[in-house]
Amino acid sequence: MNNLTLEDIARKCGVSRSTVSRVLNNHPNVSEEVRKQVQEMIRQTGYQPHPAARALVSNRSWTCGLILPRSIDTFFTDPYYPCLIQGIAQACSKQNYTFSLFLMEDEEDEDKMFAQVSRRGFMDGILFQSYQCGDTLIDKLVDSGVPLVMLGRHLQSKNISYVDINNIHSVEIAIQYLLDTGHRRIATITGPQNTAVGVDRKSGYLQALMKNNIAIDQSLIKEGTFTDQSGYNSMQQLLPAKPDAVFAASDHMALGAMRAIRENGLEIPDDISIIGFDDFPLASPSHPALTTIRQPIVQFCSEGLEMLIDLVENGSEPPRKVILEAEFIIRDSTRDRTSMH
Amino acid sequence: MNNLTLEDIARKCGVSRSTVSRVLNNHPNVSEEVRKQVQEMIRQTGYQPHPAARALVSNRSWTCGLILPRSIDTFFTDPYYPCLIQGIAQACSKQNYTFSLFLMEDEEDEDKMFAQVSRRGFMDGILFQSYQCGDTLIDKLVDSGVPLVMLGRHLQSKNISYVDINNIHSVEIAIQYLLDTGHRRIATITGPQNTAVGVDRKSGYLQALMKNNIAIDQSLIKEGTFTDQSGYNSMQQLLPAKPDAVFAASDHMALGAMRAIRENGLEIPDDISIIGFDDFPLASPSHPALTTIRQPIVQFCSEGLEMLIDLVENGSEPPRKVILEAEFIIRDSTRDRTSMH
DNA sequence: TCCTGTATTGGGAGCGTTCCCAAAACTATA
DNA sequence: TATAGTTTTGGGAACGCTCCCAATACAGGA
Repeated sequence: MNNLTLEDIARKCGVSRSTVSRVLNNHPNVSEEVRKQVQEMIRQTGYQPHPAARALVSNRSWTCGLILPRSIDTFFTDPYYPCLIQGIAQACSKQNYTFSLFLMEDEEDEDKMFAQVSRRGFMDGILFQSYQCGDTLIDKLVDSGVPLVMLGRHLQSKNISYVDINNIHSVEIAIQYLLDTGHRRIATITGPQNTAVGVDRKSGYLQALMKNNIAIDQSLIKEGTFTDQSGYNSMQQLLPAKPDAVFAASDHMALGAMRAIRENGLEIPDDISIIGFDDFPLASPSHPALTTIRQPIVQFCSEGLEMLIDLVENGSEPPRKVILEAEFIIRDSTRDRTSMH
Repeated sequence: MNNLTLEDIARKCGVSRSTVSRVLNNHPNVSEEVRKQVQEMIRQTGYQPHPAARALVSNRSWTCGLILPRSIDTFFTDPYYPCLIQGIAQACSKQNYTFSLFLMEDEEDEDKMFAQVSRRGFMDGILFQSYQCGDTLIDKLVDSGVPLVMLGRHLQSKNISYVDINNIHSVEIAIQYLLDTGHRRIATITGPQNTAVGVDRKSGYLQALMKNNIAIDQSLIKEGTFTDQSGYNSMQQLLPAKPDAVFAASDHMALGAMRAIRENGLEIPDDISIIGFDDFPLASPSHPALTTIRQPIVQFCSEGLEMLIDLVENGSEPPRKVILEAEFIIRDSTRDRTSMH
């Protein structure tokens, strides 16, 4: 194990502790010659500064926490959480941050987690997945003054910094594409309406139809829970309304819907076009390959972490907001109906 | 933010720093009266000791790392990794440990990760998911002296402490069940043969057949990659050999196999019985509900962490080993063929 | 009452850094 | 060559804890 200290390196180089510290932290006012020599010694010995000592004096831990709700039923089956976790892990690695993960079971856990997470000098900041419950935890975290970034906007405006995808606009583009390619009875399977993504993606659907002066037909709208099974169930309910296209608010629900469509003897995209949302690994290998809206998840995560670091270094006021654009990807589950009569 | 120190609490109680520290760490030799008073003050003020200061002096961080390979294609679609992550998170929370996650892209990342992870006083210990690559990292970690526990045995014996599932034995039980219920042409879709789980689950299959003096038919054995798609492909190759039962080394592959069976116009379990392995959330809601072997994942994770803490506190010699039993769960994808003629 | 032993308490030192200020070394100018 | 200014360097103090040892309080026995 590496037991060297700053002082050891200093002694080996015949300089003082302070000089080595300056080299380590890229401070100016070190002669080029000494800097080179110290760097070489650090390289040779594999010296690494002691993180706790650093954290103690600088009040920064170079660690960030990600809090996720664990109880929701999509945690294990939807690739969203693994993708998010990977994205944050990757961003942390790039920024030389340590990534600590907190999974929250239910509201009872909140107190315990709050105590852990708000401990001074423990976490530099917290990334928080926006979701319906856990609001009391959010309020307590805000009060405690820990830098906090929401991944996805919060349903109620909370004056908290956040990163989000431009859900409304990207869905509008997708729906407009369906309209332009001759679809007239466009259905949607929405996400839960107590989540911001659920609400926003539905808004995009509604706004696109309204802009084109198409009456909203409630029998073409069903609410799902982002699971495959809810996509399947919702689609079963939508089929009697004879849609010629379906926009599902997640790929997972789209896959479930495709199952329902096929089981009813209909063809995709010949009878019904289908569009998903996410473009996570399961979208492209499906049959037919799913037309979908790609979440820029890697960028989303790295923007989130960068925002958090900004808050840590420059204070939380005023709250920052970043909205990322999503990319519409046309594959084989949609079909241009204008060319056939 | 909580800015109290030990000394503040001491002053408020009219005692010394040392006494408060003793109360905090449950040391004896504090009078009951003083202990009560200090505990009450700690409760009232919500004081939390500074983790970095603690770590600096005690050389323990109460943080453990989990290293997972990120490149494998099952990371996002198979519930195994989310389940493992949740299990470790839960175990850490129970032990008041902080859980840091490291996802390793490829062998290039190893150096960087090694530097991070082996830093003295940073991680108390490391949990490592056993897998084919990354061996140089394992060797370096062992050399560095960081307490290390493998989740699942390593293919080569490495003299490292580990927790594992009794894969061989539990598969034997499942295959014996198939034999006892009148199946004669039992096929298997194995996991990759460069992983210990892949090898062990295949061994269980082979041993069960040999104990019953049934000749091994290579046309009934296909190697998969634990993905749904590989289960589907392997099943397509197995069908010409006319199996009356299939054991898939993961639920995910079992689901893919079921798809292939149905697409070929066969019924489950009437034509072919199928058994999976894992019993993660996707097994029970499948149609028909999947007969499978349940991994005790929660226990697996908590045993792993407890072993790690044991290593931290009592040294790594001799290496510890714990083997957990898995539970065979009979649902509707298997059928007793002895009652029909 | 005094002495000895044990239970409790207090304070110093130290963990390995960073930050600050003063000292030293060097440079340029008069 | 002396002086002022700048660059470079060194060492003290502090961060908030734990550990150790010495000091104090309180017993009980002679």
